[in-house]
Amino acid sequence: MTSGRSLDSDPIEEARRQWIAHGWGSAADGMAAVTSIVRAQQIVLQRIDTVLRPLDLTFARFEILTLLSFTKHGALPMTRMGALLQVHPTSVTSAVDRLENQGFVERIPHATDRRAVLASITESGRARALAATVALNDKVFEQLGITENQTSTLRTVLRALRANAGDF
Amino acid sequence: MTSGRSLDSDPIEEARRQWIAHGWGSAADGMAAVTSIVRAQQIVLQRIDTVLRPLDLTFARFEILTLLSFTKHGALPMTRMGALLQVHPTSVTSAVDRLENQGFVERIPHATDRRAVLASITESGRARALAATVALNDKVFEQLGITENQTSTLRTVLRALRANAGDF
DNA sequence: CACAACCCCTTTGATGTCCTACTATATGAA
DNA sequence: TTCATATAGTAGGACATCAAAGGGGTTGTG
Repeated sequence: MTSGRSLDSDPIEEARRQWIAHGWGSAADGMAAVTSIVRAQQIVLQRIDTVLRPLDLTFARFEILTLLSFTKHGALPMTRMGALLQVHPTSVTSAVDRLENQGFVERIPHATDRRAVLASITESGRARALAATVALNDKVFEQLGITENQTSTLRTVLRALRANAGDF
Repeated sequence: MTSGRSLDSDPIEEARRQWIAHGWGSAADGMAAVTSIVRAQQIVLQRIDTVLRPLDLTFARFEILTLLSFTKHGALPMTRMGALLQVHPTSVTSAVDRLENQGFVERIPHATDRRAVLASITESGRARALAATVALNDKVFEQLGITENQTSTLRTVLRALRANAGDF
């Protein structure tokens, strides 16, 4: 668990009040929004990890498996995956290392570019990815604890934030 | 940097389409919302780290310093901080280790409970916390790239999510 | 064609977070 | 009082991320 004793009031709203009390009112809402994002990410990632642990996966490795299972041939160059999943190249390398040890992915040479390496999903990788998807859909994605409208609003606002950050 | 080549379309919306195409429509919006949260957190945390790096702070250490500077005596038990900041006790230990090495915090024994340790902010800690707050307010919190209304909406929706997760 | 510039991936090392397990101290019920 | 139980903090390990550097490969320009 992450916290010791339970809290009576929302610590983020409390921090926001402090911000205002210290004369930083113009930044208080942004601060509270950022802190909320950070905390929300902790919450959902913790739920995800709890669901994935029995399947010997992390969220990063799950994303790679799912991405590969969506492609036509079940294989992609490492760099391409990094770009699509928006993670650091080093993270791709280490995640694929682990997936390869688990037998969920194989590294195969690129047909025409000898610098490149393709990560190719195996049959057991596909099976594990499917099991993980079913579990996550059931236990996390369909149970966020907010309404459909709120979920939709969240997507819209965060897409604006991401777009503004040059994400796509 | 995190990605190699730039993307033409939003990878999260693309994943959502894939989810629907595979018959997981009922979970697609939740999946997209979760992925958006994860990505938004990456974006804001990256900005925060960029601002804090010249000040030799991370976001976790900044939060501890700020929390301490808000308290009456500038000191709190480790566990209390973990609860307020909603992070793991071991994370508090390691962050305070670093802050102590940097001279921003001191560990002092609790007056009545010999198990407990107080983290107490130093003068240089206060000065650094203030500098960091000014920089973050100016370069991150006031420039999220979304409207005031969207910022407010975000806070509201994420508060619902957090409340539903038993956060407070 | 030759060579400079660029790209793909990996290795290494530093940070940070969380988890499990452990020691020391405090508390409460018998 | 005494002992079971709970709490405060820390140590060690797993995993992920990033930055920097290096070994090939490829590409475009002269």
